Amino acid sequence: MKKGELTRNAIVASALELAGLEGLEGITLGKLAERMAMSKSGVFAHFGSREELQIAVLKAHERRFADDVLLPALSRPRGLARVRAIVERWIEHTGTAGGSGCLWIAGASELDDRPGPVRDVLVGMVRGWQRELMRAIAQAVEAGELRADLPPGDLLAELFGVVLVLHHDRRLLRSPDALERARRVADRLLAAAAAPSRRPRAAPSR
Amino acid sequence: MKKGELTRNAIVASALELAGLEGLEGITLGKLAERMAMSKSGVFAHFGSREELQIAVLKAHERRFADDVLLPALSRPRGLARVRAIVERWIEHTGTAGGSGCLWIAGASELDDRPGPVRDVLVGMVRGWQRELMRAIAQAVEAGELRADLPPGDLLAELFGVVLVLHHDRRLLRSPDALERARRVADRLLAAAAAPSRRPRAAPSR
DNA sequence: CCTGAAAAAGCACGATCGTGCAAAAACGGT
DNA sequence: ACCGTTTTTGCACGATCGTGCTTTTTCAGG
Repeated sequence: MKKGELTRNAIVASALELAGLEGLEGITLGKLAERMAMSKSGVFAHFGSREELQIAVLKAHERRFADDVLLPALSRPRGLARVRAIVERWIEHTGTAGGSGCLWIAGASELDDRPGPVRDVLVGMVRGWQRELMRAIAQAVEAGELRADLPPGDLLAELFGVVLVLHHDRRLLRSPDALERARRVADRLLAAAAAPSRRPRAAPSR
Repeated sequence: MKKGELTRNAIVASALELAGLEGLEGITLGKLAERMAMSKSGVFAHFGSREELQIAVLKAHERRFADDVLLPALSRPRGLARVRAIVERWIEHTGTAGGSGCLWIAGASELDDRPGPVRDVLVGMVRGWQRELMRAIAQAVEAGELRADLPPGDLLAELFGVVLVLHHDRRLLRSPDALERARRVADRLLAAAAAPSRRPRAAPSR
C-alpha cells in the first residue's frame, strides 16, 4: 500500500496546480488524467468521486496555506507583532503565488450557492481561518496593543477586505500596484487600530 | 421586427436571474430553453453564440446596477454626500437582492483567467464603475470634504473591500450580520477620510 | 519465481454542452 | 387573404463530463 498513496499525492498536487489556474470547478477527471498521463479511470479510482477529489485538493491547499501563512507567524511573540506577521504573509501569499491566488477566495464564488459536501468543507476552512486570525487579534487586544473600543470582528473584516481586493484587482484587473496598495492599506488599518500608546508598558508617554 | 426583440429581452431577463443563482458560467442554452419553454435553437438564434448571450446579460446587469446605485445618487449634491449615497446604495444592492449579489463580483472569479470577449467586457465595466466612484471621491476631495493627503485610490480600494467582504460573508458564510457590519465599516472609513474640519466653511472649530 | 493483492486501464453508458442547418410556423404589410 | 420575412423548431454532430463495470498490468511477500 505504498504506490497507491504516492500517485494519489501526485494527483492531488497536480490538481491543486490546476485549480489555481482554472478554479475548483475546473478540476476535471479528463484534464487531470491527461496531465498525469494516465487513464481517467486510473485517476478516478483513487477518489470515490469527483467531490472527494475536490475535497482532497482543498485540504492540500489548507495545509499549504497554514505552512505559508500561519505557522511562520506563530514564532513571533503574541500580540500585534504576530498579527502583523500573519497579515503580511497572507498578503504575500495572495498577491504572489504563480497566478494561483487563494483557492478559498476563488472557490467562494463557485460554491456559494452549490450546496454539498465540498461547500461545507470550504466553509469550515474559511471559518477556521477567521477564527485563527481573530484569536491573534484578541491576543493583541488583551496585550493592550490594539484598541478595545471597536468590534473585534470589524478589524478582521477590514483585513479580509484588503486581501479580497488584492485578489480581485490582481486577477481580474491585472492591476500592477495592487500588491503595494494592499500592504499600504493593511499597514494603515493596523496603525489606526493600534492602541493609542495607552500603556504598552513603561510608556514614554511623551 | 417586434416580436424578436421582445423575446430576446425576456430571455436576457431570465438569464440575468439565472446568472444571479448560478453565476455567469451557469448560463446554459439548455437551462435557459427550459425556463423559457422553448427550444435550445430558439434561444440560440437570438444571440450568435453563448458568449454573446453572456455579454448581453452583463450589459443588462450594468443597466440595473446603474439604475439602482449610481443614478439615484447623482441627485445628491456633489461631494461627500454623494459619495455616501453611492456607497450606501452599493452596499444595499450587494447585500440584499434576492440572493443574487453582484454579478461582477461573482463573474470576477469565474473569468479571471479565462481570456476572451466576455472577460474583456466585464473588465471594462468594473473599470468604468471604479472610474465613476473615483470621480465622486475626487469631487469630494476638491470640495474639501475629504482629506487630500492620502492616495485617492486607497479609499476606493477600501470601499471595494467592504463590498467584497459583504458579498463573501453573505453568500459563502451566510453570515447574518454582514450587512450591518458593512454599513458600520463603510461609515467609519468615510469618517476617517473626512477632512478634519479644516475649514468646510465657518467651522465651529470646537 | 509464483501468487494473491493492489493499481491502472479499457470500455461503455447516459447526460449535457454549444453549434450548424433545413424545415416549419408565426408574423406583418399590402 | 396572400406572401415575403422573421422567428422558432427539429434533428444531428462531436466533445466532454462523471461514473460503473471487467480486464489487464503492476506490485510486494513468500
